Amino acid sequence: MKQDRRITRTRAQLKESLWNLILKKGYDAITISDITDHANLGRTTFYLHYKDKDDLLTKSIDETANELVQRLDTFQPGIGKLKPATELIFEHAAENAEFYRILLQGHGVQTTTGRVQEIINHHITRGFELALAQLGGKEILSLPLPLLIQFLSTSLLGIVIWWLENEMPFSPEEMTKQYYQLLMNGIGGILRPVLRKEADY
Amino acid sequence: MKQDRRITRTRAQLKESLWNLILKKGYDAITISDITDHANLGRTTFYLHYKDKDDLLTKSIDETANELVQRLDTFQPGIGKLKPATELIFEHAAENAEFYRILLQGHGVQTTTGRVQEIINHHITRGFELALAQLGGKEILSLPLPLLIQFLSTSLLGIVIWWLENEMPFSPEEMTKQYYQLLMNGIGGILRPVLRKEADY
DNA sequence: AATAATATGAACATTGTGTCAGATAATATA
DNA sequence: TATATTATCTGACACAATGTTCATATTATT
Repeated sequence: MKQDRRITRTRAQLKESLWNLILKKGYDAITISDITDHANLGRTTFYLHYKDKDDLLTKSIDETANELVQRLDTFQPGIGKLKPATELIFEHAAENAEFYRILLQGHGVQTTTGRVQEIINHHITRGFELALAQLGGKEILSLPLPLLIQFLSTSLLGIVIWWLENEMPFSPEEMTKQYYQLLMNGIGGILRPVLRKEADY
Repeated sequence: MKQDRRITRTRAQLKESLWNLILKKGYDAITISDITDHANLGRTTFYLHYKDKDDLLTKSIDETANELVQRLDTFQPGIGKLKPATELIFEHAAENAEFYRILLQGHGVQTTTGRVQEIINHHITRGFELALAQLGGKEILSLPLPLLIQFLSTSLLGIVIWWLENEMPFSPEEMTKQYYQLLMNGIGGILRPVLRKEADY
């Protein structure tokens, strides 16, 4: 007793319409009618499959997300696998670029992280550009400046979020010190003893 | 000719009510009536000041965000100021912890970044825990493991987003290499020549 | 105290939501 | 192929929230 074809077809159409419409109008502006119209289905049909718009979204996300999980699980876990796993994530992002673009940037007035990040980005960028100008150009950098800035600001913001979510277990000075340590010297110093022991590296 | 007191009072109350309600029900579930009821104001009054809910939110955000900008601007820009600026951000986050908590985590079904990040976090954590167990415990780490993981995953995700937003200028292998380089050795190697030149470091 | 600005409450049209019943169409299975 | 099952469609419904308007009341400002 297999699943009725109509079901799979309908759900695929709904999902597809959602993606399309997100690109066109943005998630928040989409109504159920928009989705069913675009999919050429009755509005009530939607409710036969999903509770509401969010339900459709999260289920669609999880489909793609599970793909990533499965691929990551093909590795035996281990620190030595950090690098291949990283590459796998970039590959998955490339294959599902549209999906990632839509979703990683968030929807709605999720401008918030964005706003704070912009501020930090802008500030750091200015500092770097001034310093580099004095040194005679950006050529001394081995990688694009924006990439470096992004690395700085997202990791900083990530640490700040962690810190807030965990009831701020350290003082701002201590946090700054730890972050700065990670940033300037990397995690090589921390990881090396671990890596030496791992056979499969 | 200064601003009527009622205006400032009303706006402050609306903003205050919004924060409170976000904590209680989450942004998406809030209605205009919720806000005005909580603030003891007529519903029509809301529209005298703001276009809609998003308008109130973004304006409220910008108020706090501008504070941060102003403080950052008290520094002369420069790479040497990276560390004090970082500390300033942590301090600002501590002072406005509620604001940051609410907003940095986003609202609504912004689960998306969260979902992908969870996956990555989980995978990395498992790898580390296995490796550390073999080495006889987490004591060899000079900082909390979750903090380290957060640094890894947010910077990775940040780089992925940058990459996607910039039309994927490099191959996944190249990206992995650059990211890995940053991660393992930090930016000290890149920055040191710059820092040596800076007088005020 | 007079005046100008702001807040209020009631009413209204509009849009979207979620549900339901009955009719129709597509599909699975024997 | 015939039949039972299951999905979809249509139209209607009650409900909740939005955003505007207008006449009236309240409150700052000078």
